[in-house]
Amino acid sequence: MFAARLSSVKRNRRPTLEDVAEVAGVSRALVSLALNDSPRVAAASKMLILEAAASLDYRPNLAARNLASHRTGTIGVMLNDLHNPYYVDVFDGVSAAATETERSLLLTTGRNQMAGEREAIASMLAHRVDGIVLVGPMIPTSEISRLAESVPVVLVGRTVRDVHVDCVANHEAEGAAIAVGHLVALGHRRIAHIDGGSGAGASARRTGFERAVKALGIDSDCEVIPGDYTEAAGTSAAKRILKRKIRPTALFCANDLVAIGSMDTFAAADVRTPEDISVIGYDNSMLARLSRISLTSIDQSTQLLGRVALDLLNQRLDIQASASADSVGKSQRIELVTPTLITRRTTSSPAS
Amino acid sequence: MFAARLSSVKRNRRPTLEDVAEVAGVSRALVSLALNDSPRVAAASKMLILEAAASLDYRPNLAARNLASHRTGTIGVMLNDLHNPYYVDVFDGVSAAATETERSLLLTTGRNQMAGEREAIASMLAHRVDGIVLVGPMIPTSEISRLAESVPVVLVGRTVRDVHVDCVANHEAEGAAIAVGHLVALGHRRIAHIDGGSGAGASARRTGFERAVKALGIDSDCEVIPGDYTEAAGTSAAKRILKRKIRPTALFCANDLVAIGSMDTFAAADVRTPEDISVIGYDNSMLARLSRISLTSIDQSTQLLGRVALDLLNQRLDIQASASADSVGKSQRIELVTPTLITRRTTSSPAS
DNA sequence: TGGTCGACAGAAATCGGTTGGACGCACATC
DNA sequence: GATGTGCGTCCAACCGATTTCTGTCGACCA
Repeated sequence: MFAARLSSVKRNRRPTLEDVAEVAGVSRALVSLALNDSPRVAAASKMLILEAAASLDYRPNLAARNLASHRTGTIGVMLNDLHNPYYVDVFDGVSAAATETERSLLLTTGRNQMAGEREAIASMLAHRVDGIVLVGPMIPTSEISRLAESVPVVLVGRTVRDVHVDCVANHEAEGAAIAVGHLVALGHRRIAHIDGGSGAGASARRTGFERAVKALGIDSDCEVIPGDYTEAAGTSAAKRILKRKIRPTALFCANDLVAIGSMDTFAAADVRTPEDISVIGYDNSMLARLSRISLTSIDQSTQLLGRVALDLLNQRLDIQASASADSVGKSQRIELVTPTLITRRTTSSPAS
Repeated sequence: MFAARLSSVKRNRRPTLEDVAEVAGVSRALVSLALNDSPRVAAASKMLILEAAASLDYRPNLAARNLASHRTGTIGVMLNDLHNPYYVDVFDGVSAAATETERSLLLTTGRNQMAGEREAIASMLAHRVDGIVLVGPMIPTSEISRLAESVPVVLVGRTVRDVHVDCVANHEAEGAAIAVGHLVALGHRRIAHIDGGSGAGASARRTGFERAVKALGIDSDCEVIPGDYTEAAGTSAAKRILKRKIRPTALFCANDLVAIGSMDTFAAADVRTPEDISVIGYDNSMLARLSRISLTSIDQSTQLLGRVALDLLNQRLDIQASASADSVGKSQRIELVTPTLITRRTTSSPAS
């Protein structure tokens, strides 16, 4: 329908607002208003303009738009490490929530290094993102606080005491309590925990374990074995256990990898799971789901973390948009998501 | 050192080029030249300007820069699926190569859906990336070709016949041949292949297998069992094998997950690996590396794929930058990376 | 002394949008 | 027929850079 005017537009260049305006026979301003569907544009003209835009295959130039409007409508997400399914799951949650609220995302990764995280953050700032979600960052608290001065920040998987930084994390202690509760319900009393060392959330899991067994009055039969988040840690902890005369009847491991390491070692010594020892992991990773492994595990409902994170950020942004700058003294929000138990084949009642 | 002039600059606003110029006492144009280190700026002034910029904590506004300079210096990378370690590894390679050549990256994901891929691509185009790397895209060839008309494109993990699209992929057929060679060297003759169905690269692996066994003259003893890239496919293929009177002595699986599924099924039937049947996987995923599994597998040197992809794209961009548009008739480049064998504990000589 | 060159100033155009306010017009009102 | 009232549209300034062009100033050379 625009054939006549279409041909007059230079064909080699990407079409601009100007071109759309020319084809539609209106002014540039009106096109802009129409595309951002402002109520001030007559329905007929809007239709006309949209058709013209479509016929040119017009795509707004983000750079120009951002420059003029002083906002980008995108929020930055920094993942600690793409290789860890946990972080990717968080991103899935953020991503789903972002599509629903029509925000676009800028994904970066720190490649599990502080230097990488700084780069990633700098890049997001250069892109002038409206807000930032940090998923499991390694950089020190002070840097996070400083960052929060220039842009709204939400933290996932870690908590920080700072009025300007909202946090979302798992209730690790609760997860540990659930694991212990499950084992006790099956009839176990002698339970060991293989610790996750300095891994994210590990200390909370340990103290959760300690508190839970104490509350149940079985703390004298229970113990914590040092370790970290690796398969090897599970192996060496299992070896220690095998040397004992009186062994625990159940094992709560800091994560799934540790659980697998320990089970391998037990199997090599003809100690069967769950007949001789029940094992429970943490994370409900894809490893736990493999039928060959079929590991009972604590699920963190990780995607939910991402959703909640984006919600918190959206709220901050809305507040910022309405009140100009006076209500900055808003209080911090910390959301703890409760994990759930996934029962599989590595836990059962102890042999009597 | 700029204290006097610093105070005169409004403090609430992000500093602009203008501010830097004022503080340094030079013109805006000179600041721009200095920051892009043009040779026409005297060393002394450049130093002065850089200090002024630093004292203001000045960061160039990317939107403005991109708008004015008509390039972004960033290339877009679309990963099919963040949950698949294979794609993430490719990204690591791209990322490493990008830091070396000082390009910045825009990472997007198709979330393993065609609609998601289209969105991701649209977003990259809106950001006006200089080039695009598609890692394992699902969208049809025709769309890729159309995309390549407006921006340089490199394809990873898939090949396409199009002069404007360079491709880099694994030499799947070669990988299959290596696997077969390994098994034959161990003394196997009756080898079965569990097919990967419509999975990426699966058909190339199958034909590679068929060609290899034919070349070795053992094709009459070998067979292809249908399947796909899942654990369940391994399970059902193994069940089929167990029903036979004469069983293969070795199994080459389309990927690691399939291999694990089959091994589980064999174990349940007291058929041991590798004593009764050797199993070899493909991908050398983290699963294969688990000590409990310790699966012999074909490694794709995935990071290398990413590096090569960025190299190819860089070359295209350089050509485009030098010759204006005349050498567009350039030929297509397809790079096939040869995989390697990782020997672990699931393969051995057949029982005599 | 005149000419050349390097380093920079300063002005202005440009990129492709957004946005506040001016403007024109139709209709209702007195 | 003059006046008021909205609605729809347009004009023009502006965002923060890049880039080009003319012009000035001093140093250096012959």
